Amino acid sequence: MPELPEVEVTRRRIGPLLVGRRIERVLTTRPSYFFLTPPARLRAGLAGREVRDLARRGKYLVAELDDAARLVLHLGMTGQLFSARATSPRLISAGARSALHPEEQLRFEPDAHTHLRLVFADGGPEVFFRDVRKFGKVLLLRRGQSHPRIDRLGIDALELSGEALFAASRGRRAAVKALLLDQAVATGVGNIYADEALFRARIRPTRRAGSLARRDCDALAEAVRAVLLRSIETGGSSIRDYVAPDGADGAFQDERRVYARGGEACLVCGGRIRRVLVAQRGTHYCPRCQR
DNA sequence: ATCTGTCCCTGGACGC
DNA sequence: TGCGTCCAGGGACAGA
Repeated sequence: MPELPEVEVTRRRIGPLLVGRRIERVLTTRPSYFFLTPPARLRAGLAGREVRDLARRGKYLVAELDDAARLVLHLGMTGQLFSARATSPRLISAGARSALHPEEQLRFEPDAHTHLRLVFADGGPEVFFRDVRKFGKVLLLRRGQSHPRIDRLGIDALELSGEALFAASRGRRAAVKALLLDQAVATGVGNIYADEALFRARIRPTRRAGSLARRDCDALAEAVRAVLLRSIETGGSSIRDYVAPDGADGAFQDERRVYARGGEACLVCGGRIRRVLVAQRGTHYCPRCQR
């Protein structure tokens, strides 16, 4: 599931395929939950526009257009933003893949889950946004227009400080993991990196946020930044659906210490990793290392 | 203001 | 082999 590192890796690699190119036309699927801006308005608003810049805000990508409108994308759980030249079995659902000859199983063809298809005036490679579960979002903001989803976001998780975390945690009786997942506190951390950061900081995810000492917050903020940076370096986590825009897998899943390792041995103490629910999310920790 | 539970969606894993 | 059931979860929202 794309969190800050996956979105940042996507930004870096899809940037060259967007910035400086003029969109000629846009193909979409039917109106759905996925489109915060209705598809017809999206198609009309994007046709003829040139992309000037591609930025990231937490887990959102923000493409600046030549008319000062902004195209905002969120990859949700299963979103994939990629080049027409990308090849990866992750871009094809298993059912469809099984019907293909082996040599065709890497080649992507737009399917019912390909909600956005950008065709460029230069005739070069198209860009696709595919999202099987439609938890992703597409939003076109006119010049100067804002949106509560964006306005609500806290500071970027790469800039999270112990001081800020400590301040945000005061009076909070909910679990510290819920605090990390709260995008109004810091934006970009999701389920994988919350668990990984808490493990590295040796803090139990279920602990009440308000009980953290300042030094705990310093350690946790440091762990959040470190784990995100390390994941960006390795190309993100390809656990289920995530692929980079060129179809490449990330490698951070091989450096996970707790996420989706319930029942397995802790890499530090050998104890058994436990899986519980916190804030309705699967949560993984080592009962011995994280007190 | 904060917190919890529910909902959106669909493929894949698993059990019989 | 094939069907049914459950699970994954980002984030908005309603209600406590």
